[in-house]
Amino acid sequence: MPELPDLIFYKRLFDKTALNKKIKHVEVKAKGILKGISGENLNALLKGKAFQSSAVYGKHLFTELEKKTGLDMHFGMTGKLILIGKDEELPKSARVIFEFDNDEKLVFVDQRKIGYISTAEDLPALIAEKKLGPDARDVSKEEFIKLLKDKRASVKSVLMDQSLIAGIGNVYADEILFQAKIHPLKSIRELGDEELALIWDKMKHVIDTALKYQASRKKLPQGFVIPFRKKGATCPNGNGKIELIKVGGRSTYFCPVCQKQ
DNA sequence: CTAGATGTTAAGGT
DNA sequence: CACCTTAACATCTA
Repeated sequence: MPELPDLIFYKRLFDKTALNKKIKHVEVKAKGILKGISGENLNALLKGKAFQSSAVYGKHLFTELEKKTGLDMHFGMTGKLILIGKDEELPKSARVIFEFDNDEKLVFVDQRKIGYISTAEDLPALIAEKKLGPDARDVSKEEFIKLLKDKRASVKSVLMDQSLIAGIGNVYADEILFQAKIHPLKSIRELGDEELALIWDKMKHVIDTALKYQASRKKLPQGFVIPFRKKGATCPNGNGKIELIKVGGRSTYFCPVCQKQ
């Protein structure tokens, strides 16, 4: 479930498992996951070395091997990292396996194979290449308003546009708009600065809370709509029935009573 | 069996 | 020209 808050937890697992640990071997189960590098070359590049640092930017996890050399991991729709110990069975849909000298394995799992791993020089190069806007955790309220102000697409599409703000995906975009009580189809043109400021506030709150709750989408506190992501559920405020529509081609859950068109 | 699922991007349209 | 929308990608599950 990889949006920004989920990435933070992948980073924590990565740091605990991989940082400064000597790499024994890299096994690639699905070539399609690698972009711009072959399995042999990836293994040759990493073998005997250790990752020095890592960083989350939007939905990317950049892992630095040495100066000007690192990996860009993107988790697509179903990607995740899983740690397994020696002799433990590989999880289903294991695509790339990083094995360390201590026999622990960090596994890139991705059922749908939409995620990828490629090489990247450093974080600035990655941001430039992928044309990413500021990370949702760092963008100031003023910058946020300035970036979105003169768009005309629906608020939800704009929030999910990684070149404007990096890190917000389909699920958290719905949550932010639910908490801001704004209909997902509203055009940015219909929103004033105060409403954009409110969206920024809610964006911060949603990300902070998701992190506090370990990005678990089941155990979020009262008032969150994510656990009610199904048609016909009663909205957490008790106001209406959750509806399902398409916005920008993506499934969008919202409460027609709380979020008036 | 068919539809749909958390993301990105190329291609087509306004 | 800048912006917006849609379809396709690969695989599994409800």
